[in-house]
Amino acid sequence: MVKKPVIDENGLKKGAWSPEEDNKLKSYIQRYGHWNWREIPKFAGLARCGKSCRLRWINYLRPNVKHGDFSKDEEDFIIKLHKQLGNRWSKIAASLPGRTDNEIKNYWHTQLKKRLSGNISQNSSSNSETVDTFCNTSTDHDRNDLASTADKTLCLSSLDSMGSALLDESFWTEPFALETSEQNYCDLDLSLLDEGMLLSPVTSYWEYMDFLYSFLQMLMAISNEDLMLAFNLHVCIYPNL
DNA sequence: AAAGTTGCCAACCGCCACTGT
DNA sequence: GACAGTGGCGGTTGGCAACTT
Repeated sequence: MVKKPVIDENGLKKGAWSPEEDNKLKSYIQRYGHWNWREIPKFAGLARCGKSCRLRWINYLRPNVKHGDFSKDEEDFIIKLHKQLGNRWSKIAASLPGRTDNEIKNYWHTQLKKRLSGNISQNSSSNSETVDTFCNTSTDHDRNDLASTADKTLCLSSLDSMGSALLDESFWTEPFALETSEQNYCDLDLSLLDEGMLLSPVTSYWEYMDFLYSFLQMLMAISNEDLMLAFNLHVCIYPNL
């Protein structure tokens, strides 16, 4: 299933990741964020190249990464987006919270492609709406609708998966940690400010600098997808802003 | 039961775009 | 503008498991 672990000429390990390596990388990134992929393996105590670490984090270790079977809705969505975007797997993945480009790409090559080719040959003369006909008949207007549908799907899916994506109290006491949580963004209570749970309005320059530094590190620690997810949630909650 | 084939998917590779100097 | 460093993307590969002969 996975490539055998080997050591290359530079002394870097390649191939399958061990649970210990996973733990090291996950712990490090959750605490300090991924500030520089090339440097991370050194600081995390890993004999891996930065690229390998990045890939492992994005495709496997990152919080909220879904594994396992794709739902029918997800399948349909992938097919539609592929018709619209082609092999731009990262773009497709950005619209499917929890799915990685690699996983979608694999799923496409192993499942959807042959299923579609089967469908097309079976249904070439039928009047059922195949993806192929969708593609041939779709106009710019259709495509805009599709993009809009994609956004909505992302929004709703995002809401669905928010539960595990959110920040818990330890976020505020243990900088950069993005572990699982019970609390929803929507539930963030400003009264926490009064209770000192969140940083209150700045009382000193250095406090402000500390907060700013922590905040920037937090931003670096979460992926673009998570940012998009948070952004879309915001749009869902405050559509008129 | 053994050998050969196919399917699946994690991980790698090479290229390109972006950014900073 | 040229260059180097870095991150991201899409194509490809390697190897295990399941299936077939």
